[in-house]
Amino acid sequence: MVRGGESDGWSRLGPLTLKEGETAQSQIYARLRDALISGYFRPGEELSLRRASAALGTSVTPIREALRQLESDGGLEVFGGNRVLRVPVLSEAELIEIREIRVKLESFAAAQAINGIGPSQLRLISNACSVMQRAADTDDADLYLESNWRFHSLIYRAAERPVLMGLIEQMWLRVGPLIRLAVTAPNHFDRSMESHRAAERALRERDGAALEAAIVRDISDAASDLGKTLGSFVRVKNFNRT
Amino acid sequence: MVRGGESDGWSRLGPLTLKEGETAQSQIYARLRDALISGYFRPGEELSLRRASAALGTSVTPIREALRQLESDGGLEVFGGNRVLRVPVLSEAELIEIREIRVKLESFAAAQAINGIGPSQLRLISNACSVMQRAADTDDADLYLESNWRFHSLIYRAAERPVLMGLIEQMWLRVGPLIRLAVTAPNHFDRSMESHRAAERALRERDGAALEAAIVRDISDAASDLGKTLGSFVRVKNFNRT
DNA sequence: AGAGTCGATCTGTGATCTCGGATACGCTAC
DNA sequence: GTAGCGTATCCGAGATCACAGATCGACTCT
Repeated sequence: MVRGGESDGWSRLGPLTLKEGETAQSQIYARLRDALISGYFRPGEELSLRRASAALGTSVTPIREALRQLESDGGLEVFGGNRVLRVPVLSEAELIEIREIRVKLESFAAAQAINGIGPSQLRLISNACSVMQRAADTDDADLYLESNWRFHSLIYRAAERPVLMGLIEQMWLRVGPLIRLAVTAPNHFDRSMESHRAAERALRERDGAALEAAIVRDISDAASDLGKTLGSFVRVKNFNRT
Repeated sequence: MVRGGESDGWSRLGPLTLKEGETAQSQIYARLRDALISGYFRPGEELSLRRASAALGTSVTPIREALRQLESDGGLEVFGGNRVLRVPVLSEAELIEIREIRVKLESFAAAQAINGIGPSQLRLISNACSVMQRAADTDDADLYLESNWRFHSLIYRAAERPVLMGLIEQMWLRVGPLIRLAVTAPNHFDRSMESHRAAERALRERDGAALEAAIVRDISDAASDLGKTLGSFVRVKNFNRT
């Protein structure tokens, strides 16, 4: 059941086919994490255990654990007196803070990635960039957001810092639901793709300073575009129930 | 049942008296988190659900959720084919990485704390420092580790960056079980307390650069002392079952 | 005496059920 | 028409149970 006729985050997710050898909980967790990073769920959207269990075809037990993990990661928050879990609605102060942290963590990861990158990784990154360009040309927001995350994560993964990578993922988990709002800003795709191409070029030329600059610019531009669209979004919704 | 007659992490924890109005899960989570940060559990120590439920007097359900959250934070890891949860045994590469990240996050938090600190916070911090000094004088490792965390967290909390604070706590959660090993290094207390007093003085004089330097030195010294004692610890145990 | 095997006992996993509370909806009274 | 109340429904929290797999130990056979 979709509230108010709006699109439901679950609708973008296909039914979960459980692979054996992995726990249901870990698969649900991974699936929802990616979905949150890719902005499948709107800020303030509530995730009910029973609804989720119906959508995914499992009992509530593994879902509770997965959602609890996401809460621990900052990807969900307990909301009303009902203790329902919802996608966090970030304050402006939190947004600024996350931007600060992202700049620090991701520029560092990018600087390290310059050293550890090989031809095969570079090819994957170029592919992701091409897909993202195509998504931008066809205004395919879903594809754009997915390939955007793939593009960035491939770069950071090359830094070979698993703990750092985890922290960066946490920050994306928090801003993911908002990035979908940012891409509706005018000319967002164009400016963003400029930074991405600059990053790709810097990576190819092993220019650490240029890569860091491109990443920082991408983060700042996205934050700025987000600021433009966020005001109107918050004004429409009413989130201060708690 | 304690394996091999060694001290059990649960033994340092009193029985949990559940306060109503809060969920059992969140209280267990908070309790275990503090315990891990304070080094109550040894690296490699296994936390069984049923054992924990017996120790805390609840069913396994809230415990599973709490432990799963701690796993998500990096404070626990799934271990054997049995999927038992244990305190992580960090590799040397992970230790170096965490030290890098801690320097970045905590020096930044310290720099921000300089601005936001007031007289009442300063008094609390001085108190924590005194308690830590007394613990060092009496060789009380438990008290030392607890007040060490209180001292640092009070400083970082003054930065008023809740997200950053969460990331710092995660890093402490990972190194907590190891710090107890570091304090057994010769002269660790003396060197560490020197940094702490320097940090307190810098805070009082609002000297941001000195505070950052003191924090960085504290982290580096602890890492160095840890390196001295870690080798022998790993050699005794055998952790590579998986 | 040593190696292999069988069984008891541990482990986490997931489903189901009950409980208390919050929410939402419809009815009634004004 | 609207405000207020009561009930039906939905919510998460936690306990319990059944199950499958891993581990450990004792016992047996060679």
